[in-house]
Amino acid sequence: MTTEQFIAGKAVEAVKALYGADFPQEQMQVGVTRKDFEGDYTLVVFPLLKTSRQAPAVTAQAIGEWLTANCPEISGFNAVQGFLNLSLSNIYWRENLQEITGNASFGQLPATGRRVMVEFSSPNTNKPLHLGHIRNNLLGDSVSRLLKAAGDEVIKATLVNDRGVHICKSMYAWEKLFDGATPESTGIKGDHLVGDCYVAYAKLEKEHPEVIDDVHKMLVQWEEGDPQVRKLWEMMNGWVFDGFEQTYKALGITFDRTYYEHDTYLLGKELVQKGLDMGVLVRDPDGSVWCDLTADGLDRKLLLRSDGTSVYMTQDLGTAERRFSEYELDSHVYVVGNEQDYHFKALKLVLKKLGFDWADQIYHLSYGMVELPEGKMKSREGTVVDADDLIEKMYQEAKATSEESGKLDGIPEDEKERLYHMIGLGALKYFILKVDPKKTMLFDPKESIDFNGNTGPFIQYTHARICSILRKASEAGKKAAVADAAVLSPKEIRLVKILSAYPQKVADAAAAYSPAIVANYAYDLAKEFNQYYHETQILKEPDATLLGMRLALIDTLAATLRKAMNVLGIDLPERM
RNA sequence: GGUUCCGUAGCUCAGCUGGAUAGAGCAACAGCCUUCUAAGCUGUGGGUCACGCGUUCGAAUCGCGUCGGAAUCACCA
Repeated sequence: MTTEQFIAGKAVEAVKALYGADFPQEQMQVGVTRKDFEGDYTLVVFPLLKTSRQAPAVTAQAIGEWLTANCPEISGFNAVQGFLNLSLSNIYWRENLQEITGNASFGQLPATGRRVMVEFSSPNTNKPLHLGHIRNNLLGDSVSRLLKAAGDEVIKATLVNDRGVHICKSMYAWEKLFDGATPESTGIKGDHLVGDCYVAYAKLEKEHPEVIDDVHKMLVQWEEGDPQVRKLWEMMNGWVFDGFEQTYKALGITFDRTYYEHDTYLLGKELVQKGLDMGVLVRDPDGSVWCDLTADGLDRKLLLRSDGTSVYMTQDLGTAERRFSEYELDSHVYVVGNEQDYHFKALKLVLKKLGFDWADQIYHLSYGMVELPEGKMKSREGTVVDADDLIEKMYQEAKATSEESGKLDGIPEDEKERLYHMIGLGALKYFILKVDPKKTMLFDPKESIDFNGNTGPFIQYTHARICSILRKASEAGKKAAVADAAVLSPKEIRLVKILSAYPQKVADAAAAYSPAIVANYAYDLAKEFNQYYHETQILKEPDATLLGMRLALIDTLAATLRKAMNVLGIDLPERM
């Protein structure tokens, strides 16, 4: 139970006692008191006026008096117009801290029994990953972690688009122009080499538009299983997979299940037949099959081409059906850019028409594009921010900053390397994840990602600071413990207040599929600690009870920071 | 043109299930390192929450409209 709920419950009792009426607890408005006013939580009494039939100030005064008289946890109040500011007793906060400190699974919400598949990344195998993919990957990974923290069972899945005309283009260019070049022979990472082929093809096609016919021939040969074409396809896909694998590893991302489009692209045709039998789909005279969504405000949607081949939508229908039945999913989250909003709307509607009630359990986590100062990234204009380059740049930045500070002097080289990666990646991940997923965000390559202020390294640094104090305390034989006699300062109460809000933040973030809520929470917590740090000498405290309480407090703070940042997939160092 | 999303400080973003005087960071300026890590802390300046109307005791938040931006409406994926 959160403190807000606790107070709301007490307020219900107060209204009952004072006015003899049952006021629904859900409608009680309790919030954290603004910092210019005295108090911890504020009850807004305006909604109660119809019940009390008295002026706001009078009602607030009456409820405040009742609460302080009848609830030992509530130690004081002041009423400003319709706002009843309540102070909770020191004992309440101390007990709160004791509860959190002793609870290793704090922040892990109880199991919901829901099984959820989260599909993300889903790259094409004709070019290397770029910044847009990074946002997709980080969001998918983080939302998976978030849902787990909120009690769901999560299966992380990806669908690799490894077939189609795009990969044939790269294959064609490689055969014609690359003289047998391999990642080994050139030293170029596989996905980049294939990407180079794709670029070379684009140039070639511009000069000789007729080559597209050869590419289409290649695609047909692929579909027929031509051994030569298949061999080339497997080889080049292999290069790309190896390259992607490295990038995923550098990002710290894994999947529980990988689907390949060459396995799934034929799925869905039976469903279309079923739809025709049910009469919810129509076949045009030319043989193409459509679903009429005009009644739902969309258009007619193609499901089978006139030659009987399937389109993207067709296989999405098939894979969704297969996944829901295979894994007995309760829900399926697709992490896909908002440019496909229309597609997912249509997908859900078609599934619904086919009689699948679980269509309502599909959630399209529609995220905004990452834009550059000059607008969208365009591969043709060479403005694409390459994922590998960016990760490397962040690492270099972290290394330079660390070396300049000299704080890592004297620790082993491999440990330093580990920290540079941790910090560089932390900066990148936080930069992406702190923004509300659904919003378009901006990345300026000229200004490198900051390490100061509201950033990943700031939170990592705060954690390292706490660890440093705890190390020194441990060396001095000081023990962390919250004794019943411990009295908390106002700043410490603020920290406990923020700490205790963490489980609710996880719940809110999961409900909104927004890691940004957790990111901003972690920042608030870290910022609050830094202020506390500057005004309180923790280790110098002579009183053993106070010292023990403070050590327990900052230990819990560090643990909660780790939990919150773990949801974002960011590791926190013990020194930096 | 239809549909959807977005518009908050010079810049990047919080706040949006209606609550008090709209918050951070960056950038600028002024301070704080013989005291637990200065990747930090403190302070100053910076706002017509795009605009208008409406609902309400109360609107950045909800509704309608206008302006501006983006996406989408393929026998592409």
